[in-house]
Amino acid sequence: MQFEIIAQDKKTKARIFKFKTKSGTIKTPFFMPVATKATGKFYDSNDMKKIKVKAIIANALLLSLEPSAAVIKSLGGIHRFMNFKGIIFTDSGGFQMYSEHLFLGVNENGIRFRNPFTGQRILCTPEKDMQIQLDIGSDVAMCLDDMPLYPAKKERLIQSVKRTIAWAIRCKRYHDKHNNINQLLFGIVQGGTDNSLRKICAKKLSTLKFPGYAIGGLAIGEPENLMWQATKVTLKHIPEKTPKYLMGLGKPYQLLKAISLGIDIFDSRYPTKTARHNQVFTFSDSTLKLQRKIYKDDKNPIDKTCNCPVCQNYSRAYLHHLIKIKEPNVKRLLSLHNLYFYQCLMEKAQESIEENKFHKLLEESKQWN
RNA sequence: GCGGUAGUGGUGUAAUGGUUAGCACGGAGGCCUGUGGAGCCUCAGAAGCGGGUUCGAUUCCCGCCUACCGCC
Repeated sequence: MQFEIIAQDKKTKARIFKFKTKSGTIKTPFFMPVATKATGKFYDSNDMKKIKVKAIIANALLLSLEPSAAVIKSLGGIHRFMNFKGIIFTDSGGFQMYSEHLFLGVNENGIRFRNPFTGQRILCTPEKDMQIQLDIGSDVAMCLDDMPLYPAKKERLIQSVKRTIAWAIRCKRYHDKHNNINQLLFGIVQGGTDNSLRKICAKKLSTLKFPGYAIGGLAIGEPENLMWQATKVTLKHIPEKTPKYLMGLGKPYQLLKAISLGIDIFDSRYPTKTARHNQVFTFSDSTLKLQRKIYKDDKNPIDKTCNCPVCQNYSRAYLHHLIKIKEPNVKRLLSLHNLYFYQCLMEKAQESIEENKFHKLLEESKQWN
């Protein structure tokens, strides 16, 4: 069996999958740091090893622009290219409709982008996108989806769901035919915060029998209660015993809440983005903003319960100092700490599911908000 | 001692005889969600002291004080 549920929390829908890919097996729930262009921002594959990162997500569209899928393929695939031995997902490029810098337009054939390196216009079709992801050689590919901005009118949401379904069919057909590397393909459910559209999209994609499903188009500015509602509705209409990936989430307490609803996989730029703005997460003291004066002579590590390479070596005072002198390296250090925190958070989640105490962890996390 | 120049938030500065004296850094608080950033938002905080001119002075004038420069 490709994916096997090995533990199920009794009070919530939290569970643990054994998630098998061509690059190894990982236990859910897990969090993937974003490595869009085959690197972390301010940290590299070697750093990832030190902070327990077992899976990351890169971006097929952006890598196809620079250095190109052909180059990555000729160098032995993305794992060798960036020297990361864990599991690599590739995002399709649908989300780049959000990028005014790249996005030109969308129609039934695909999404039009401008290549910022050459100025050339390109059309990203479901078939091309699948071939890029196969060439890159990721472990899990994502379908090309049509993601509306928030807020979107109902007509736009309907159009997005129709296209996302049509493209998912095309992605699946192409991928089934050309996948000779044992890559997995996940479908992505759209529908904004509209319950009926979420339901339609989820049910239709379920008939395509993807090995896993993602929920897309959330955490993009909609009220949080609507986000949870859309998540629940979507989950209700996709097969329960498949891995679920909530794309883009999020904040620590949000991850746990999502797990309690039955989500297994996450990715987000949130921990690194906030790290670059000097905010760090802790289990012992809630979040800290290290640029604050109160840390000027604070001898403690960021989190005294943390075993990350940053907390093992540096005080808050030292990190505060690096921030004050605008030393770029501090962005790396804080990113490493926050990513380690997220990995620990997932470990805690797994342990508490195994011990049937997940609801307690979830309760605790409300204080972190 | 004489002459010159300058005194504006914590710091560096701007404009101005007439509502809330602008900006930057620093300070406090908030934001960041399938990565265009080292970003964005909000708030607090100032006219050296005394006198004069004026309806009204941070602005013009005088004295004092302080700082810097030059000269004996």
